[in-house]
Amino acid sequence: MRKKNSAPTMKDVALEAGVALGTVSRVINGCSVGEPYRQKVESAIKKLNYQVNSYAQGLKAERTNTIAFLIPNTTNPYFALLTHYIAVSLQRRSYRMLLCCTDFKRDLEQEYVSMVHRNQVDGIIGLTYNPDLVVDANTPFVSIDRCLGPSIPCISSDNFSGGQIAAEKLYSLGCRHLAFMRISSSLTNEPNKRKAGFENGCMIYGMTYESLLLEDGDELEKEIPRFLEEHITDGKLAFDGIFCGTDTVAYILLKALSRFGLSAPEDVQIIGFDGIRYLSEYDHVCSTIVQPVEDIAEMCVEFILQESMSTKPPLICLPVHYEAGGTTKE
Amino acid sequence: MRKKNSAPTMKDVALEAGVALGTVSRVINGCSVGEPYRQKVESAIKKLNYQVNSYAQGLKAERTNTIAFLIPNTTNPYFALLTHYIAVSLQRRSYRMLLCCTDFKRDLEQEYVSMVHRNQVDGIIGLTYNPDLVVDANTPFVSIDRCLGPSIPCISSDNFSGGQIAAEKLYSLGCRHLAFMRISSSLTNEPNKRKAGFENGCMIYGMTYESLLLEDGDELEKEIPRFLEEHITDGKLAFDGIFCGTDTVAYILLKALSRFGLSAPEDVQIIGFDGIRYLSEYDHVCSTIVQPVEDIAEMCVEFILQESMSTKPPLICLPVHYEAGGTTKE
DNA sequence: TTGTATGCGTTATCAT
DNA sequence: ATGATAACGCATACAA
Repeated sequence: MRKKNSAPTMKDVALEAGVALGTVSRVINGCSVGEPYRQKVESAIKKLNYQVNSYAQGLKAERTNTIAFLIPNTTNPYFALLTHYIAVSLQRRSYRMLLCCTDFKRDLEQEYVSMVHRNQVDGIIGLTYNPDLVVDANTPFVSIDRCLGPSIPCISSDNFSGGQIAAEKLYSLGCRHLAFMRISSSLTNEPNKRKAGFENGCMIYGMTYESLLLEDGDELEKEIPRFLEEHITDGKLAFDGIFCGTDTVAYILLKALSRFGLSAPEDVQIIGFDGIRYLSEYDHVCSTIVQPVEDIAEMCVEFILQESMSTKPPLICLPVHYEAGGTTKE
Repeated sequence: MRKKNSAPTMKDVALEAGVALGTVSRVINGCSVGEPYRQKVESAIKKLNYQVNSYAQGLKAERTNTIAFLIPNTTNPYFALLTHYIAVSLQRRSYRMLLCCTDFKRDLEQEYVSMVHRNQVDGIIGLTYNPDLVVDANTPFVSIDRCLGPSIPCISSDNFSGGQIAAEKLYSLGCRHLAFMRISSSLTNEPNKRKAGFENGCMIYGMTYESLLLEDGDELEKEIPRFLEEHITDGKLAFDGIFCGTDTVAYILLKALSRFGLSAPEDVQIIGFDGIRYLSEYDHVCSTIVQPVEDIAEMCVEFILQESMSTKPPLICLPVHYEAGGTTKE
């Protein structure tokens, strides 16, 4: 008589089928087994509704088929998108995803990194903000948007090019004096290169620009209107094109503009960054530099599942592209 | 990219500390141990950087401290919000969350349900769409927004009240002839009650209304403008208030209205449902019936972690409230 | 090919 | 209080 609550084990199946334990194991793992045995085992499995216990399995195999994903939250649209594609990418390979929301907390980020040593996950994909994050050299870790060290691959968009493309595009659309606004991270991460790329583009085309650099804690809803006010003379903006560090900044900017009776692309052309959508594929926030989120996700998963990577590339930049979204004069 | 040299075990610690295996286990689990022993063990743990192997632990304990969360995707803002709060809620209790994106696929939903039998998770919280989903009676399962059976708790907002409140509110704001639009699910789920509540509210106040009931696959971006066109005479809408089944529908509606040169709340007042925000706490999509997402998440987690399931309430409706968001004349 | 026995890292139950 | 040892469920090397 089996214990009441616990699920049937291989032993139970073996007993039921009248075969040895090893035979059951072989059937489960698809090894060659005599046909009459196989049938007996399979019917016993069905009868008992047997399922392998992945903990016993993991104990032997030292692998969990689970990857931890570290992300501040899932409410930010870009993070949500990233989470989605990474989840899908892992699923396609029959891997599970442990979602770890860090809420930008440094200690939480660090704590999750140690999970891998507790054999709870096979590896970690992380978009982290802890500047002092310590990742052991033999901890399988793939970083998004931030370089953590030579032994840790970092996957990112080609942010520099993105910024430059934005400047070029605005120029080709007739803009001559621009503005740039973003939330600057004190951290040195890849997205910060958007600014450099933009500046480079402006330089090439001989354009000048105003900058609004916001801090992490600043309220965009207040700072952006203030900035606009400073640059409005007789109801007219001092610049004819704006590059926003992210689409969310562009979104807030658009709302702020409407309160001044201004709108894009009529009064000013706007290009954002990220390529997020609100609801459907067609629901653009603004004209924007689209990050290849799906490719980024795929690349992260590829690398984290790579068993032996003799040469780990430190930084991979994936190509971005411009996409019109109603805030430019196309 | 897997670990090469396997992690130290309790055995290694015992050897290093010169004590027995059981003693190490007792130190780890906080049982009473003689002080000199404890110190020897603790320094050995530190020296070897020992971490318990949760798989061996899980093998004995038959629990994983992990809950699976089934959700179609994380890109829909409401799903993203739900995911976020459930993740936080589980984290607070030191539980891990396995994120399972089902993409509305019935077989995927069903497959994940069996995970619990493979001892891979302790329980499941699911927002599912498979009408034939089979959930074993002794599978710890908490459903969101859809009743699956008497033994499975369903957590939801009070959707009926929400619909009624919307009608009442529009009436008190001066509306007399309304419209209702939603994506109707063929499934019988809780959100469908929003319509019944709305109708009830209209009846009480003697209001008439037009309905736009969309199918799952319909493109809102086309159907909504068509509906508006049918009800516009000389640039004026046939109704003065609209209740949308979700905020996302309201969002698309707002965009469609602007293309007709109409806007809310001037030309028509709009109330949505969900209470999603775009970026910050202040960034409303529309006036709306706010779902208590945080409470829903908390309640789900409470129930799934409830060991003794003697009293399982079949359906719990949590109170919603109205919140102005710029598309009503407050 | 099939059966048997051992070990994975922990916890729990024994003696000591 | 501490040490030895037997499970837990599975995979596998080895014996038959």
